[in-house]
Amino acid sequence: MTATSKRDRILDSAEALFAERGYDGVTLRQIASQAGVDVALANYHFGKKIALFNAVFERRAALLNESRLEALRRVQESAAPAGPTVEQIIEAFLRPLELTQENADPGWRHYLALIAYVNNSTYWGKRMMSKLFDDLVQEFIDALRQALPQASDRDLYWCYHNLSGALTLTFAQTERIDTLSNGQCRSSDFQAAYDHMIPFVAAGFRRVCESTE
Amino acid sequence: MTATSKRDRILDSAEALFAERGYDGVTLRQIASQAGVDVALANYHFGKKIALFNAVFERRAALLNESRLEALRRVQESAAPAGPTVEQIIEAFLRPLELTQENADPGWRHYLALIAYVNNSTYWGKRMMSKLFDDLVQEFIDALRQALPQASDRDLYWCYHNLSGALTLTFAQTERIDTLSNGQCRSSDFQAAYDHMIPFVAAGFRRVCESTE
DNA sequence: GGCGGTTTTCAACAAGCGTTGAAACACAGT
DNA sequence: ACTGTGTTTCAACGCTTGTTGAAAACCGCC
Repeated sequence: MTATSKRDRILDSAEALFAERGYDGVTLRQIASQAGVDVALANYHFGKKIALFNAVFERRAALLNESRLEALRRVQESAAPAGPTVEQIIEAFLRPLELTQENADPGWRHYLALIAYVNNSTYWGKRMMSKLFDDLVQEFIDALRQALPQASDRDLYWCYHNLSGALTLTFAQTERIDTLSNGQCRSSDFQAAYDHMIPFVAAGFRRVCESTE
Repeated sequence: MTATSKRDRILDSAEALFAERGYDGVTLRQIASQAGVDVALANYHFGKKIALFNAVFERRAALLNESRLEALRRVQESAAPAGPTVEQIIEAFLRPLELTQENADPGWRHYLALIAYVNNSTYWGKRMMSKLFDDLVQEFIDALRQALPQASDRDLYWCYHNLSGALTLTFAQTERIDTLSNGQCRSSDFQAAYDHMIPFVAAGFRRVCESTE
């Protein structure tokens, strides 16, 4: 069920707590306590608190990037020699994150909330997002540029900004949509979120980047 | 230039610092120091730290809600007896926030970043968003429901979720789009953000909520 | 069954935190 | 000039924080 090694248990607890309360909202003692270890053990394995934060953030990044890139390659091959459609590209950007469904390993859900926390913050975003995710994002924007040959770069990037915002709020799982919709939508339901986000975002890209006027 | 009363200077400093580093990332001593007052003064005016946070968050909420609601009423009247279009409703939701342009009072920019911080966090969002903003949001969703008579509530709320996400990331002003686009887009340029967001989001609503299949 | 290296805990440190009560100040009305 | 009231500072409190060095426990290996 939970990880056996104490080192991993520290990472798991830190992931969950940092995602919920942010870097400064969590103490090493809380993390250690939830992991069932002494507070000094975090220091032994990771050094300073900030290094633990980085370790948590980096742990799942490569795997996430790989599965997204693989999904992109797959639609690119299936559409060859033409390029994939906007819908296919957005789908490849989002669907790999569906592994993180409600029943599955909660670690991934905490991790996505942590990405939301970092991406939505100027302070943390500048320090941590680019290094790990820029290459992948540019790859997807390249694909979109090909699918929308009339688009200016400026339009393309602003559209990506809108996509990134919608996705970030989904990652955050704030349950705000649950309240607003009186329970008709649940922010834990990633599949429903993506089902609505893909046509929504694809239509937005087309409208902004295909108009000839 | 800056507020004269020490009480207001505390609010301004707290607003700027909370927006950048979050509630737990800021100490009362930092706030007092930036405001040029003694640390005990914050306690005299606002009580506990959390009460100061609430005071900052509530200070501009009413004004923001009023100007958004006024913009909605205006397009509703101009379109009577029919309802306004999706584009007009989204426009009324976003444009009032353009007061906060680059040259103007930086306080509003900090405040929007603070809204982004709160809205993107489960912990803070649950405590602070609904009370201040739910009535207004429901009013806009009602208007959208009228403009999109075929839409199910579920689709409508998921579309609003996407709008809210794009807007939240804009509020955050993370400068991530600046980096990705190599300076072609600037997250401080709210007008450009809204110019792209309005058609993008309107097209998304239409695609998801107008399709008859 | 003692040895060497890794892992884990223990105990304590200095620094910084939010908060508070009392003292000092500002300044109106009389 | 004095008083009363609302501001502001001063000085300190008890507590928690991240971090550390040394001791203890664990464990495969000879």
